[in-house]
Amino acid sequence: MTDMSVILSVRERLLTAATEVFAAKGYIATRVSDIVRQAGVAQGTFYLYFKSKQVIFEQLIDDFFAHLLAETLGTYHPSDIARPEEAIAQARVLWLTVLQRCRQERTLVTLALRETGAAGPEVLARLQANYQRVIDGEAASIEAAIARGLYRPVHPQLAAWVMVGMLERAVYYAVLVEEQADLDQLADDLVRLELGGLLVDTWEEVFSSRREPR
Amino acid sequence: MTDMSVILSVRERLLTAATEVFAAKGYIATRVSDIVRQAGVAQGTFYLYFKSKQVIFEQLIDDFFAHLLAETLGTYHPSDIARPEEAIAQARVLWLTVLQRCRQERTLVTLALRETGAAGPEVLARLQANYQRVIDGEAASIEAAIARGLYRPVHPQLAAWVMVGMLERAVYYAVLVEEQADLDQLADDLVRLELGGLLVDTWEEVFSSRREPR
Amino acid sequence: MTDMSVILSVRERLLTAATEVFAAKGYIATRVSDIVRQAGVAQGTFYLYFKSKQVIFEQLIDDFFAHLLAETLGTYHPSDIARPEEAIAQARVLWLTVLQRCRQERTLVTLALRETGAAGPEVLARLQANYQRVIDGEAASIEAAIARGLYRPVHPQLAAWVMVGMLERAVYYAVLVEEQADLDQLADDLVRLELGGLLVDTWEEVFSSRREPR
Amino acid sequence: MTDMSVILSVRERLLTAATEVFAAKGYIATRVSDIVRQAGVAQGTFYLYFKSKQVIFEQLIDDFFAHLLAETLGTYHPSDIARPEEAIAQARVLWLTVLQRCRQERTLVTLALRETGAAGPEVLARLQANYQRVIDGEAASIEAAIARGLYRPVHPQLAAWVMVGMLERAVYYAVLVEEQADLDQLADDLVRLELGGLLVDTWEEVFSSRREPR
DNA sequence: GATGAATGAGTCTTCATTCAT
DNA sequence: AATGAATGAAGACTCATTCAT
Repeated sequence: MTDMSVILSVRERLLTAATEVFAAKGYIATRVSDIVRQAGVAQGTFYLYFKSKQVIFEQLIDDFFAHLLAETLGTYHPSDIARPEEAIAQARVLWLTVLQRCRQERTLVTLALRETGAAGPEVLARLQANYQRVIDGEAASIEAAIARGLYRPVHPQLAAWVMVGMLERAVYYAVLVEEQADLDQLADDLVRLELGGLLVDTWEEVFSSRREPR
Repeated sequence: MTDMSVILSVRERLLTAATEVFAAKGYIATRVSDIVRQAGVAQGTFYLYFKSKQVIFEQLIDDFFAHLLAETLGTYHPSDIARPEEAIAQARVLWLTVLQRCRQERTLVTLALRETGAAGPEVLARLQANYQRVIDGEAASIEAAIARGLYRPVHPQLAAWVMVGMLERAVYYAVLVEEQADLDQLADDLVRLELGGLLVDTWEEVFSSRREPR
Repeated sequence: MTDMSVILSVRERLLTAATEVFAAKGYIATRVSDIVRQAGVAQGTFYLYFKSKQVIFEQLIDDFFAHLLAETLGTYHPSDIARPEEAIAQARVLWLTVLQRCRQERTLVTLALRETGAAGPEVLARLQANYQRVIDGEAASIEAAIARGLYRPVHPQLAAWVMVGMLERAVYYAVLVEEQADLDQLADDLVRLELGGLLVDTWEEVFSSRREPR
Repeated sequence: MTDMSVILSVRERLLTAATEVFAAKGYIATRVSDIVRQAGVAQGTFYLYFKSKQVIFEQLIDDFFAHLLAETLGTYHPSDIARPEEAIAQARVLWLTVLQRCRQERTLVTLALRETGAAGPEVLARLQANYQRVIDGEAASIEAAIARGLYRPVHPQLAAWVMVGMLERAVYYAVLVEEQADLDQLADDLVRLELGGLLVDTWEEVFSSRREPR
């Protein structure tokens, strides 16, 4: 098993370089010449692999979302869930997975959360499409859970949007604000807030029971 | 009631024009010449009132936040709240106020939510500072409510960040996605999600009792 | 006898202010707004007195030259001079007068020697015309002195140009390089160089006899 | 003798074009677009070779001075000179070399003598530094000659400045005023004025003996 | 595939000057 | 005479993209 990590293709070198430079300088301030210098290739080589600066940025964002979704929603089967305890356990896994993954991909998170607007309306629309897909799926899940009497009777689309908002800022907090915070504890609280809201209620003891099996 | 629209100062004309053009074309694609044409003044006049394109953008964002905060947090007295029913009523008022205000300022909301990243790192940092102030206040309120046994024992900073995320996406949904949705119903659901979470629990009847007095 | 110096006309205030700002910042970097701020008048007032920034600059240069010439060439009667000793005495007076005057008008000298090219071709041509007049007069004097056997048989025009070059750099040295140098001594040496050149010769004792009468 | 003009590098084409345009229109009126049009390259190409309009101007001036100094002072060994006759011969060579060179580089002379002030204070300071180096060297030579009893006891720094002034205006006259004047005769007269001054003296016959050997 | 020199469209900003008050 | 807000022409410079080698 040889060390393949050093035999990165030019394309991969460019993607890695672009991630670093975009995260460090921001989309607008990043010049293609910065990326190729970082990647150690010539200016023209960039255009053998990517049609434009915008395209490589979209690629990074798309890859990030694809990987993240594969790891999370791909493992999530909401229709299996019948009891609140199962929903809580499932949510805990999801939150933890997302937070861990995002901690690992710090620079990409920076791009996805901070620089998206900078890349122009097309990128924004593309991201919006990604979001919409997630939201539609989430809304369907919520709708089903409401039908089963598991979730409150809230507007599913609105709830899905709001959950995405929670997600964005939770990741922002965990990755960019408190980089050292314990993810287990954050996931615990996020489950509480997502499923139980702020007010103390009958679920608190169920939320709190999490750590006992450990 | 005289027509005050004709006695707008040049500065106000520029701010209005900038809001419109930024929202329509995006920050990057907006040229100063677009703004002055829209405002009906000469190119150089712009620079009598604003040092640069970035500065007028910052001004718009700052003003929007200042007005919004004055209308919401300025009327919000969390320490007065002792019983859950009061918290629910208070939250309903806040959500409704925010949603209504943002519906009125559709273009500014567009800027604040979509274009901020485009204006460069300085603007982002400025916005971040605004957010941080809101979040610190919110975190303090949450902490106090937890101490009074009203809120669950969650990490206050995290909860504050998550609430801001909910807010952002709720506004996005109400203003840019479903422009016609009934704000009363949205506010109802947002109160549920914020204070009661997704899972059905003992509060549902309290949330649902809202419309009866009407 | 009241203090009339404080009752300067607006025009004089503008000229004084312009001299100061031009000398401090250079012609190009000086904005009309700098001049009017320094003078304490409004922007538009400037154009009541001077057609343009270039015109006030030309005025300053013209005034300076006019004053300088009136004090020097106006007192100079080369045709009266028959003997070398007279020429030496006369030259000494001229040099001393010029140096003293220029020391007093330091800022104007700065403009005349350093900023002239900056004001564009028209100003340069104007200055050139001033110079040409001086040079023509000087050349005529030199020609006469040659005819009388007083001066060497050199090309009068060339000699006149060269004398102007000496003058420029002598003033530069006395005013801008060695601001504290003794003008009497400088004038002594300038007479030597002008009339006797660098090489030691029969005139040295005549030059050196200057200080004896003191 | 092949046509080397077609293998000029882009950089050389830009320098040549800049010289021509600066001399024709003046520094201020010259636009970068004029230079690139003259050079036959694109606008952006200019900035591959020169950081700004000012930088290419400085380069021209610096090159001109460097070449001129290499041809003149580089061949000048004042310490070898013991007798006045040698000084006269040496000075004649120097003057002639300078005048000839400047006649060849007419456009550059125009820049150096007329446009320097126009390029702003930085360029002026740069030129001043060049001058200072020349003047320091010249002053040292003069001082040595005075010590050897060859030159009059004048202030060496002042004499050096004055010689530079003579030089400037002599070149101006020879190149820009009387373009057809015979340089040999001008050099003769300049030697007279530099070393013997205006007054007739014991050296006249030595100066006049120059043409005999011809 | 790789290079990197060359391209040139695009736009912000300055500041001398005007003119209604 | 004095004001100063408004004007608008002018041009340096950047950088994504191309293409001959």
